Amino acid sequence: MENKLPTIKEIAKQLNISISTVSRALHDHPNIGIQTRMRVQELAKRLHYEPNQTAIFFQQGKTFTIGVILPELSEAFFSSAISGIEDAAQKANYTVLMGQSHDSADKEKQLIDTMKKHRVDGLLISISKNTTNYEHFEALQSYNIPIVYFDRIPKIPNIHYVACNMINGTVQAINFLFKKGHRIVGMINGPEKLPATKERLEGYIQAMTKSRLKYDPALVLNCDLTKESVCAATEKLLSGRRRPTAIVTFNDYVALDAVQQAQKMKFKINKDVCFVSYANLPMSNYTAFPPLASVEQFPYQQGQKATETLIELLQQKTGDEAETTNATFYKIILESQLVIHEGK
Amino acid sequence: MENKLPTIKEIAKQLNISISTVSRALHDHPNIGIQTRMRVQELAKRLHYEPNQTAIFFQQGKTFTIGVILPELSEAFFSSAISGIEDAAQKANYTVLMGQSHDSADKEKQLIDTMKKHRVDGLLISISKNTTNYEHFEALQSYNIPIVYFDRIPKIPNIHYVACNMINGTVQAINFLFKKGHRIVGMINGPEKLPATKERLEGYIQAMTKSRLKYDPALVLNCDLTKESVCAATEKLLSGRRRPTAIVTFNDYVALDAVQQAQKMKFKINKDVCFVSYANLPMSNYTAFPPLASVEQFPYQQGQKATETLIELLQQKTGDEAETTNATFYKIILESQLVIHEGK
DNA sequence: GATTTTCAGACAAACGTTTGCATAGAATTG
DNA sequence: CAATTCTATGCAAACGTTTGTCTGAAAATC
Repeated sequence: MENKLPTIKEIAKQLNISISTVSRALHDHPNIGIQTRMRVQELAKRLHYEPNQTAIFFQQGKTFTIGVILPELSEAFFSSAISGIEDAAQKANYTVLMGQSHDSADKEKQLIDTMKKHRVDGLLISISKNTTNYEHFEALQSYNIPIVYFDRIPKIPNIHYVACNMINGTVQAINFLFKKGHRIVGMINGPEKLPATKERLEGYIQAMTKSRLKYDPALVLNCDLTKESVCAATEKLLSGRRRPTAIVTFNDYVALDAVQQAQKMKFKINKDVCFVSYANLPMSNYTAFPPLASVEQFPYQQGQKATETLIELLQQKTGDEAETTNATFYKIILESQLVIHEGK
Repeated sequence: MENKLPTIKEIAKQLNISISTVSRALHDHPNIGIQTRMRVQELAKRLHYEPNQTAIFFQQGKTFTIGVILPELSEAFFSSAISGIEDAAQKANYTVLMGQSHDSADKEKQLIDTMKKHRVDGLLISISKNTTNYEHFEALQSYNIPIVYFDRIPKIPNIHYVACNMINGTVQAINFLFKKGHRIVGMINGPEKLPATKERLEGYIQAMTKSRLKYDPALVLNCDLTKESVCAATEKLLSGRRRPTAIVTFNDYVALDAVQQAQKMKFKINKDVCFVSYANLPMSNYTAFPPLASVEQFPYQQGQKATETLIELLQQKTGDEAETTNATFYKIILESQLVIHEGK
């Protein structure tokens, strides 16, 4: 009892007209007379006809699907971002094929393969923190599959990307601390190679020099975001010669671990030492000592913008076939913004 | 300069053999002589040939894609679940098309449509909390697209599902409280229609009767999981005639809000009143007053199991065409488990 | 050596849709 | 009324792959 789905062919046969007429009638092609058009559309409805998308994908050489590769959905940043992506994609009638790299370069490569196989029209990627080799990304270019990177951007020339400028936010954060009287401000930064890390550092330095304080490299430590390395960094900062009274951490998760470590060292949070961070997680409202302020990076908007950009690229592509000279690259920067929590 | 991707046809032409031979050679079909097979495979490699999956999907009437519809990725439960799904899918060479309903029944319906259009082979669904009408799900049955529900299961007969039995966990949770001396235990339960809510209630009643305590309905309140309703319920419980010294909450998020409300009412947490909940979120480690214990629901495993079940169904389908009498429905229940936090 | 079996490969249909081109008849024009 | 333009429709190719059936030749059988 294989309840075969009705096809355009079936409709044609029942109405004794040609396949092409049916196809055109369903697309409201002006060449088709109003009456046949109606007859077709009615029968289609009656049979619950639905076009076979796989056939269309195949025929058109497009899947109206965009692939998304990101490190880790359980991080609030990315789950927000994917919502922005989904929403923007849906608006343009695209579908999303998603995969998590779990910060493994291998998994990432594998995902790219899968996506390529599935013939996604384009890709949105936030690279894993362990990716050092960018060949597999570049290979895609030759397949003519456009990529828009977001948030975690690889260091390769001539790419499209959407990111959030952390410099300003960092300056804001540090100025905020200055205003509250802090003079020695430490920083627990991220993995050295991440651009995000460099930006935070740059913001830090800018803020320092603007305030005519000297930049003391001993006050800025890197960590690899694991709990151990965060604790180590915290310990080192708080037992150093110049003990900071405030610390800027790479993100809210880092802040949480740093706070715990500081407590373990018998420091009173918000008294002996304060924390400011990045991300602005909703859960911060519930933690024992949320950071006094947090730099918002607008993940939803980043996802949205990246998707819109990609779709624009896709539409461009179908437009000017020959004009491959179209070598402009989108570099979209959103501004971060400090959000102050301490009011409550 | 349209760098046309090479096709099987191209290979055939260059080697002066037929298309079918190439196809078979690439699949290591025994009918093809070893030498031609090699020649084909070598040329394929040299040209960087990759089969056009869209053509294959179309030709085979299968996409090797499974759709996943879930309420909200930003909930830790679901982001874990999707990881389990992804991993299990990948193992069987399936791809995942995901969409969030954001707990909207409309969005859910829309997603089902998209998935249907994309001809996913099967679906994994955790229904939105606002879904009351199950027609669109049932419609899929007639399209012969199998569905496996997980965690949030609709109340319709004859479905496949994977869920976690909350009854046992609830009993464990309440016994745990009894052992600690609590005699009046309240409960802030979820939305009335959710099966999950009913299970928790049943566990509550079972534990009560087993301990020869009377079940007092005034001690069990429902909420719709919004902050306001949680606070209202907490207030009512804590200012009721029989004031509980311990409260079991629907999940960790509810616990967080309830704790805040209790504090606002000047109760000392863990002294005047304790909390126990469900989910076992990692972030609980960082909150001011994490629940003393939490019932783990194994989201990753649920996702994994659901996916495996779906894939089994899919493989079955291709097997016994005629045997539609195969009316066995998978009802897979994982056991929940109480995890005690207070050690630390 | 004649017959059968095996082997290696070719042919062609099928999957469902879109779309450029052709065409028969109707309507319009002069 | 003949010539032209429109209108409504049909025909057939194309997209890339898989797969059932066919065939010619070589190998094995008796």
